Amino acid sequence: MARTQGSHSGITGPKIRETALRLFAQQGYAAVSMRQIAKDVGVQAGALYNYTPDKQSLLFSLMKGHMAELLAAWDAVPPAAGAMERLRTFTGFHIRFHQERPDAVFIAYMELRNLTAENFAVIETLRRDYENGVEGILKEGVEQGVFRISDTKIATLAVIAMLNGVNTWYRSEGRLSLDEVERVYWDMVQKAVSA
Amino acid sequence: MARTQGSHSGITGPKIRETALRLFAQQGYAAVSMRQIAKDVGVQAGALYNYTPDKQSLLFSLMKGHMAELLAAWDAVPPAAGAMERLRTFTGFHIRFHQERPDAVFIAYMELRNLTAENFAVIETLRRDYENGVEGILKEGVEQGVFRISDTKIATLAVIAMLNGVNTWYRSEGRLSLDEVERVYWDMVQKAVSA
DNA sequence: CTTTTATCTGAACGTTTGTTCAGTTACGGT
DNA sequence: ACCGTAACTGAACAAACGTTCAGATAAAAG
Repeated sequence: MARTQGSHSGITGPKIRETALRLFAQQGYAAVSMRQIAKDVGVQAGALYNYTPDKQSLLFSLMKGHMAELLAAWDAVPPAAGAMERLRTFTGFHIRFHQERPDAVFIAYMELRNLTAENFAVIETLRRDYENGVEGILKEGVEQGVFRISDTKIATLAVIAMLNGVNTWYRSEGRLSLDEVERVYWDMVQKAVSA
Repeated sequence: MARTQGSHSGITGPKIRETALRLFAQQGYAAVSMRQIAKDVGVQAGALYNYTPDKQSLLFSLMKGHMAELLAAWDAVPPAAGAMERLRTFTGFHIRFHQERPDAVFIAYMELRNLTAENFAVIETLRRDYENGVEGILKEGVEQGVFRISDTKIATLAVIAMLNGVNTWYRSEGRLSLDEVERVYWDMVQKAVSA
């Protein structure tokens, strides 16, 4: 056999990325074989190499894509007036964006050690960009006197870490709606940074 | 060759556990081979099986040991008077305990998916015990009127997630001392849960 | 000193790994 | 209807995987 019916790079390509994302998140990069990805896609292992030069590039591409999406999405959010409202907007944005992509988030935070040094540096820069955006809000709030924060860098990381925690337990069919989650977290974030 | 000079289970045993802990944390369970652990210990791969029935048991033993240590250490801390002071004590304890064992913490939170279902259940119960201890403090504070929390379960997870974040960036030779870190985080935790 | 036992080696096992590639077939354009 | 090429198969490769075990040697016990 050879080329299969209905085969099309516009279909197989995304399918490979989706499958790899899901499996990497579930089992971890190192624990997933190329053959397993291929099997889930419905193709032989060799076919994967029409879409990625190797396994490492596949991981890197997924992570980079996620970070780029994250930054672009946050860029697209119209900035509210005042640091307090900007932070509230960010809190909601972060919770919702991450809740929609649990697998990508998981990978972006857990598979950094499986990147080559070169690829790691790229992802790290993108993450730093995101963090800097948040720190900008906090700094602005401190200058305006609406926030009281002893160290904006740490506060940035603390806020993000707290919000990331949502992904470890939130399930859409669970006890709380996303609106409620957002409200509860905003209450805590707001108080944590306020004067 | 066979038994080597100076060989002793009291030395090799702990050495294997330390090495496995470090390598699992650095590269991930699936990415570390038994041969790599053995090489770092200075022994042949077969020798490892005098100390663990298999690789999975080694991981489980490390995780269970860590969780048991964590619970015992927190149990040993004398409970302060009042929910506010108890929470402050917890914040300091959690930051310091985890800072002293970055590798074990990393594994306990990242390698859960590599446990068999049976082993996973055990670790999950231990973690739940720890979380329940924190939630107890928060509930008490709410009853006493010193805390205002809309959902103590979520607040528990949020506080722990925030504190766990320290491990992702803290380095002992860094900008801030551990005392400063503790102070900064306590400020945020305290405000986040206060009325 | 002799015997027993704990500890480790070194080779071997069957599987699985990432990756390559010649060959084959379906699709897209003309 | 035909052709060029994009897409895929199936087999193959060397290397690495977890695990087992008979045999060898150092340590501990008598």
